[in-house]
Parts: sequence; structure tokens; C-alpha cells
Amino acid sequence: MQDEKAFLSGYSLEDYPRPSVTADIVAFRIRESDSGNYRRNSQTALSVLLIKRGGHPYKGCWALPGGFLSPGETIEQCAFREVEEETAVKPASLMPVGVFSEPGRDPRGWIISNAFACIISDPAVRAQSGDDAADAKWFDVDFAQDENGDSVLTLQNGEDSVRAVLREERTQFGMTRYNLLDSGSLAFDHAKIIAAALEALRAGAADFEHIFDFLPETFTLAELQNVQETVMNISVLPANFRRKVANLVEETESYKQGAGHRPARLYRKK
Amino acid sequence: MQDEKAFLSGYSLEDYPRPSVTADIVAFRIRESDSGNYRRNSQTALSVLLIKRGGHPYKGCWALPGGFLSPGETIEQCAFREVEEETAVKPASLMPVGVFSEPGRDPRGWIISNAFACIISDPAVRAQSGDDAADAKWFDVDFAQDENGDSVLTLQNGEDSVRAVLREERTQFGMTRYNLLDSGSLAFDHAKIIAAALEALRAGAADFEHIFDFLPETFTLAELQNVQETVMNISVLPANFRRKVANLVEETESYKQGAGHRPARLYRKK
DNA sequence: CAAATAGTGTCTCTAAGACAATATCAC
DNA sequence: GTGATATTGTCTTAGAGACACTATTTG
Repeated sequence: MQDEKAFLSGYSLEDYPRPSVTADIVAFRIRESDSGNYRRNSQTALSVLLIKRGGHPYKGCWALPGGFLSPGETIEQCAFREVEEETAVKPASLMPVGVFSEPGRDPRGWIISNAFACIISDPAVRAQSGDDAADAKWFDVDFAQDENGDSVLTLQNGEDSVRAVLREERTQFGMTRYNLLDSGSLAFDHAKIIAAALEALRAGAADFEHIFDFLPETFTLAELQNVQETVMNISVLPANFRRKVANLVEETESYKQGAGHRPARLYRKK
Repeated sequence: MQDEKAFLSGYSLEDYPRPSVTADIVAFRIRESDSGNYRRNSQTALSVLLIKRGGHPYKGCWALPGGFLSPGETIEQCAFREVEEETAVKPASLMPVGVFSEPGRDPRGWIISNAFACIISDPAVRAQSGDDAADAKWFDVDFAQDENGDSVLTLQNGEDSVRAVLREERTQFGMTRYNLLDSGSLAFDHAKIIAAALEALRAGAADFEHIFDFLPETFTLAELQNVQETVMNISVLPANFRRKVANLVEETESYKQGAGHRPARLYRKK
């Protein structure tokens, strides 16, 4: 014990090189847009929060919210802090996406990033700029393969559009590694991080583990189905969908009225 | 551009506090032990590699192999390097387990650990001590709930036995968080890391994604089944198991003879 | 009424689990 | 032959997908 104390007092971590450590967050939201037809239900799109970098490096490029780990906090606390700074909303939970430590990924030097995904349900959230950000916007996500088999990530918000190309590489353990072919106007390796987050989100969405986080307290089964389909990019027949989720939800006594068609019963997560 | 160069030359990451970063590895292996009966197939156990710490802190305790991240390498490269130093075997791949950044988890100071799991198949591997280690041994793993609902991790190698108690906490995204109640003679928060690695290993073992890594090139279906059952702690009827894996393997022309019962055809991963 | 979604019922197909039965070897 | 595992086949059940049909609302 005496021994150990002596050891520790003589020991200095500062004698060895250390990286800087950041948490970067891929914040997902389901964005609803009116379909124009009073009968039709609204369309939805998966969108992700990006911030226009106001300072160097990658000035003017779009980047994920994130920031440096401070002493005395866990990397998760750091991630929560950064999301709250940018969105003023505290997400229900964080989903670990991966660690990005490729040398040279940040021109400022040796910086490794811990990536997390989170789900922001509050549709009223006003993404607000932080210190380092000139602007923050939600971008609709499109992630699909092109004719060469490469993955194309397209992020769109009105006039602002970002396009990145990645090459998939299947590794063991069912993981996919993405290599950056063209990062477009996305800063750093953030296209890679978004791709990995999308994959993690989709993998977890199959069992309804976190689909409910996108929705308010009560919802129609069509809304629930719509969210899952939007996230996973699949399509299921409504009749089969209701059977699948029957044990996960419980009825309420309310209905969603005034939609130009038969009212839908509202459900709650069980 | 000029602007950015100027910014970068004036910028110093060293002005901000930085943690030390390590990679710790949970190396799994299937250990076979003879059943004593010439007719019976051999028994198997899941085991994990631990190293007896030769230096402070936690001198004399058992710890996971691992080491500090060096400049110019990724965290995965660091993990591979550390496994090879300890086992002289390069595993097929690494499975990310999580980041452990709780302040105070290491008495030496601010150190965050990136945990990986890997599978070592070579049964002939001689775990060899590294610099910092007085001894390295494979411990049979037992991980189950006690009567209070807490998880008890027992690691056993002959006379050496380690017992740690953790409390499970279910978080969103289907993840489980483990809190350390009693770490026994395991160093640092390594009991937590082993628990998380076990959970990740089991989750991935269901779809045979990495079960094959435990086995040699060719194997009998009973061996394959045994590995899956050992890892996942389940039990399936052999008849049903073979149907389930029928599309994942292909026959060879060889048989495993001399077992005191009908020879079993050897298969290969497809 | 027309258009749209909400909701029910039913058929098929597949995969998993239970279990019976046969095959083959070492001693 | 005996005791063990290997291997095949069949029955049942649960769940997913396809699809036909009915119900209800608003303009």
C-alpha cells in the first residue's frame, strides 16, 4: 500500500503522448411534411442535425455537433452536454456508434472521436447555434447504393445539399466499415460517422427497441409504422404491421380525428 | 486557405487538458477438456485471457491485456498490437465493446479505455507474458444471476479463482449497463468490461456471425453446436441445430473417426 | 359518392421446437 | 452387444407476408 502510494506519486501520465478526445453526436429526428392532399397522411423523412462551421478548420462546411471531453466527465456526459447545447433538448438516451481514431482525421492534430447517435422527438425543437457554429439545420437523409455498389449519402435542407460517397467494406462481427471516397462539403470524417450511425440505428429499429423515441406519448399505428419504415427504409403491409406490434402497444380511448378518412385509434407504448 | 493555415499554425491542442487513452482486450477462447469417458465427446468451456499485474497499481490482481494508444495508430491497431504481444496470435477481427471513461476508474489518473473483444481459435496458443505482466492465464467464464438478481462473474483456472459482482441496469437501445458492486481481485473496472464483452459476444453469436472463429478450418456439426451453446449458454436439439446451420456450412469428404461412436462428417464454413 | 386510411380475417409459407427412428462406430 | 453420438424424417406451432374485404370519415 505504502508501496503503491509511492509508485503513484512518482508516476506521471503527462510523460507520455496523449490524444485529444471528442464526442460527436448524430442527432436523428423524424420530420413531417404535409402532403398537400387533405385526405392523405403526412409524409415523413429521417433527418439529422448538422452545424455549419463558423471557424477553422473546415470553415463553412457542415459538421456534426460535438466537442472536447472535459476532465471529470464521462464521454456520455460530454455527448449529452453537447446535444443540449445545440438543441436545448436532452435526449432519452445515447446509442454508441463507434470510435474514430484514424490518424490525420482532424487537421488540428491527434484527435479521436467517440460517436453517439440520439433521437430527438420534440418536433418543436429549435436547433440553436452554439459557440462554434454559424448555423444549425436539420437535413433529410438519403442513404443508398449507387450503380457501382458504393454508398451515397445525401443530406438535404431546401437549398442546402450535401453529398458524400463511401465504399462499404464488410468486416467480421457483422459490422460494416465505411471508407470515404468523397466527403463533399461535410467536415472531417463525419460522413463516415453518419453512415455508421445510420447503420446502427437501422439495426436497432427492427425490434422496436427505440422506434418509440421518435413519437409522442400517444400515436396511431400508422404513425408508428411510418416511423419504422422511414428509419429502416422498408415497407410492410399495414395489416401485418399491426399484428407485429400488437403486444408492444396498448389502446387508449382517444382517436385521431379530422383526417378526411376513418379516424385512427391512438395507442401508447406498453 | 491561407487563412486556415494561419489558424492551424497558431492552434495548439496542448493548451487543453487531454486524457490518456488505452485499448483493453477481452480475448475469448473455447477450452476443451476430456470427459474421461472414451465414448463421450469432450466438454468445452468459454475462457478469457487475464494477466497478473506485476507492477502498480493493482499489483498482483488479474487484469485484461491492454495498453496505451500511441501516436499514428488507430485504436484498433493498438488493440491488435496488444493482443499479439500477449498471445503471439493475431485474431481474425476485433469486436468493439464500448468506451469506459468513468472518472476515477484508474488510480493513475485520467485514463479512458476502449474495450474490444476478440476470439482466439488456435488451441495451441501459449499465452505468453508481456512486459508488464508477471503471468498470463486463461480463465473459464461463468456469468449468471444470483438470487438477488445481481450478476456474478466467476473466472476460474485451477487454484486461481476470481469472483466479481455487478448490478445490471437496462438502458435504452437494448444495451445493458453494469455497475460494479464488488470487483474481487480484478483490476480497475475490468469486471465491467468483461461483462459487457460477454453480452456483446452472446448477442452476436445468435446469428453465427463469429462462432466459426472459435473453430478450426473443418469441424463437425456437434462441435459447432457445442461452441454456440457454450458461448450463448443455451441448449438446442441436435436435429434442429443441423437444419438451422445447413445453409451456412458445406460438407467435406472427411470424417472424424475413432470417437467410440458413429463418425461425424467434417464441415467447412460456406 | 369518392378517396383515402383504419381495421379484420384468412390463406400460405417458412422456421423452430419436439420427438421418433435409424445408422455407425469402439470397446 | 452396449453405449454413445450421427443423421434423417415428421408433426406441430408461431410468425411473417400476401391479399380480400369491411368500416368510417370529409369534401
